[in-house]
Amino acid sequence: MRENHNSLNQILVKLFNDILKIEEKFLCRGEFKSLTMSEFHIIENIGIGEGKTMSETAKALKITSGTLTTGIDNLVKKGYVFRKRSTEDRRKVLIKLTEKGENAYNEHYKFHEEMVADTLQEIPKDEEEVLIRALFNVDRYFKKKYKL
Amino acid sequence: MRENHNSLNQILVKLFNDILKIEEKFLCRGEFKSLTMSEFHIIENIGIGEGKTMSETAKALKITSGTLTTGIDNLVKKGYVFRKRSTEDRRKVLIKLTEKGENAYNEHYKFHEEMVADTLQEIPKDEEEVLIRALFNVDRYFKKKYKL
DNA sequence: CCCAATTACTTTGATAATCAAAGTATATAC
DNA sequence: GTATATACTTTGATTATCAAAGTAATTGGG
Repeated sequence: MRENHNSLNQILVKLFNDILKIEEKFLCRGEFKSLTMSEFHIIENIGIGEGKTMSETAKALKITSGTLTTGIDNLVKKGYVFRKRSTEDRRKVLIKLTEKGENAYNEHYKFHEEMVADTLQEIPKDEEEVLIRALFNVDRYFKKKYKL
Repeated sequence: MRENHNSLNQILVKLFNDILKIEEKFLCRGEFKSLTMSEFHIIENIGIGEGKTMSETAKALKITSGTLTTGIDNLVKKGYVFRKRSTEDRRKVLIKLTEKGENAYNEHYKFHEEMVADTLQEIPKDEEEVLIRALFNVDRYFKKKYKL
């Protein structure tokens, strides 16, 4: 029992750092070298589709709207995002991916998908289901306990 | 199959962001409010015991030694760490936790332990083993594939 | 033994991410 | 119609980070 706790603790810490570094290393290069991880994060969060407001997006990313403003400023400069005032409520700003932005989104998505596909290949089929169920439990529990 | 990949993808992204924010929110307060997450990370990595060198620690944290130097500067100022030249090789600097540093280390450790304990409580015993094995596989695979 | 190359660390100069608080414009409510 | 609330941006500050240059100690030929 205690044994398991220690293992899980250690492996989680390791996996965490490793995944962060992998993403950074393999994503921010090639076509999208000019993008930082935070910017990829913002792009991932805006997603394909109808456009989100600033506050919605800031809340989802758990950053202040001031921080998001400068992030979006840069992404607009770099041509990945555009702003558009909402017509129904002119205080609101809708942000939306340009075509270039959608390409970056897809790249990010593909990277994750490959990482997951490669990884699942390594573990037996029956463990796969358990892993996914366990992770969902973990997340549900976190949300409840820490009121995210 | 494809279904599983998508689920795992989404849940991993969510878990990641959530855990990062939880740590930040719950750790950097109270007695250790003056510590940032990066500083907690450094402390975690130095650990209890005989003292690590700068380069060892920088490598483990996957940051440059310049970055670590400023990190340690701050931790020394705040009283969590002290430096000591190695006597056998006077180029080397050994860093070691002060008593205050060890308290912070234990706090961090306890936080992780509780998080894991709480979480494992939520999943059935037989899934627990599978989860841990799966995560070890994932990490092993990452190291191989991405040459960490 | 000495000097060239290597290693270990620090410093410097630059950039990015972040926050809190103040500022601006629009909407809502009484 | 004004006061309050909401949505966003700006400002000023701090922290984390890197690459490259600098300093000091060690090591390995000759």
